[in-house]
Amino acid sequence: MIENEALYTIGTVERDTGIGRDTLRVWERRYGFPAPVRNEKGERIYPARQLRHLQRIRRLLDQGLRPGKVLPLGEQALDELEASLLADRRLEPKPAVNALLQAILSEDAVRIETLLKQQYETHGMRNFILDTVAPLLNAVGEYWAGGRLQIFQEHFLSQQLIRFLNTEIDRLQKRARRPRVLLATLPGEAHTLGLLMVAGMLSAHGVATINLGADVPMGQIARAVTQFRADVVGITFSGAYQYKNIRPHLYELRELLPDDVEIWAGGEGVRRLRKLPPGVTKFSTLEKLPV
Amino acid sequence: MIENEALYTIGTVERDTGIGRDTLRVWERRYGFPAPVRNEKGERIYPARQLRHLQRIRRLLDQGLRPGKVLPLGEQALDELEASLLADRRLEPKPAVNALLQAILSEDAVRIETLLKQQYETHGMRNFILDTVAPLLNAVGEYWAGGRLQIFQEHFLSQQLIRFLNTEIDRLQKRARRPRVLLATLPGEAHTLGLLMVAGMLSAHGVATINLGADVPMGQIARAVTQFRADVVGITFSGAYQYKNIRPHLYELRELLPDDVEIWAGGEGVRRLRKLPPGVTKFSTLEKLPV
DNA sequence: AATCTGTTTTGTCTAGGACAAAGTGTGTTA
DNA sequence: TAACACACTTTGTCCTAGACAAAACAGATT
Repeated sequence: MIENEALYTIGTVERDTGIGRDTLRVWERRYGFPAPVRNEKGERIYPARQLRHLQRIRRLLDQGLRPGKVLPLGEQALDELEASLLADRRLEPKPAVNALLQAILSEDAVRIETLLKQQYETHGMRNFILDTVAPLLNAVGEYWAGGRLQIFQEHFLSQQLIRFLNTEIDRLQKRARRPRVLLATLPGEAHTLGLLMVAGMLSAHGVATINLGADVPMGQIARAVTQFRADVVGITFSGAYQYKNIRPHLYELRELLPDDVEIWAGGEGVRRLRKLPPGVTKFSTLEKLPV
Repeated sequence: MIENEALYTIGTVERDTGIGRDTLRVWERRYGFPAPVRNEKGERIYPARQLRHLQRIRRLLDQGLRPGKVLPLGEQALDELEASLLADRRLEPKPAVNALLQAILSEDAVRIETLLKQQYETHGMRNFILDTVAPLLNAVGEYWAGGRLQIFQEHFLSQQLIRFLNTEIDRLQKRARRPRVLLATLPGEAHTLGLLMVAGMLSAHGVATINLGADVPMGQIARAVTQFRADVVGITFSGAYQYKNIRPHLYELRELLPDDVEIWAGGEGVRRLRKLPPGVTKFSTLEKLPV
């Protein structure tokens, strides 16, 4: 039987795992993993198996584990670790969320749409986001971490949600007023869903939002604030955001903005964060949105 | 007077310009630009001025110019070069596009919304995208390259368009049929707007689309194709996509997919591309979408 | 105008070392 | 018990200068 497994260069692995080249090399030196083979040119070539292993590791690091603990582990040990982590916070999600999960697993676009609409219409935007969307995304995250869900399924759900939320926000924004909140994520943070959820919550409260989307350089945020005369800047950090950068970035942004403009920082990424720059409010749970 | 200009590390510059670290260093060695200062630790520190210059250069490279020609140029020479390039294809955009440009420049969200709706309702989705959205995005790109538009204004427009298109696609998709087209961009390509435009066009023709959004690893695209039983995979490459990667990536994808699944490649990035892998169709202009 | 050739340009990858910032752990004080 | 200060460990990012294959170009030929 011919071993026809796909092979990847370090650049490809960086792209597909989100782990930097330098980091990949230094891990190899320190922990002995990854252990790529070499091509004729002497370059690292990663077999698909190691790429998948790295993706699992990435997931665990995003959950707060440290490289030193995780990298020396083999596949079996990783299985056990994942299992023990899952066991910790296993609580059955609500029926509505479960139904949606099933619809995602069977890639049933129509059913997802129907269920979302149903939840939205019976509970209103605020509770729809708090009780359905947020728990659903958590559940999806856990399923993904446990390898029970493919990345494309997550992407698919994201797009469905983006479409749905945008459609409804569009409607709500028509009668929105002050304060005016400018929403964005910083460079390196591509997750727009958190932003949309915040936009939805605020819209439900009649607050006007201006969404700049993902990956906005700080200087541009500062300019936008003065141009739009925004009262608040809302920034979200997903769990995937390099944790170590969050605090310094918030400081940097705080310095760039006028003192009378508030900063609200939210998302999974800021959950662990203790000390914040003065003038920065954190909302780790959506419920605590300081409207 | 204290020089209080913003300073950037090589990692930040990489993120904000899309030019790799190694490339930045090798340019410095070969062309003498960029010429960052060093901090106490000996690390490269790029002043804001050079970052802006790099962004302009990036923009020119995306238009097909070569590094060797562009990098030795100073700011003035770059001005002239940009002017001469603009002169070539300067044709006054249509009034509707101009009106939208003005609305963007004055950050008037309500007016943008009104104008979009108006164009959409009088011309239908197909012509709306071809005659309004696409030219508008081109014009915005040129304005940005000429420094007459801020990045945040571009972001702002993108979000408005995303919201608008999603809302309308939502409506059209309800009576969509086969063929079923799976839409995505590859890792490293964050621009979802091209994808949405294609989705809009296809929806107008009654074609069912499944949008996976940006940054989807190829293996996941392959899985999604079988799960969704898609007939076609549509991939878009923006001008920002590393040009040299497009062809090999298309080959890679072609190998991963079943032979009876077509690949449609589109977006600014594929415009320059001549030879394509067999079984890959290119649509450089949206009009030529092979429905 | 398309295809084939040789030449130049260009981006990515290599090595092992260095260091500051974030995270962890321990002891002390309110 | 909780908050704080300190020393210790872990970790990611950056450095150097050289190498090389693939892409892009220029020129000749069909």
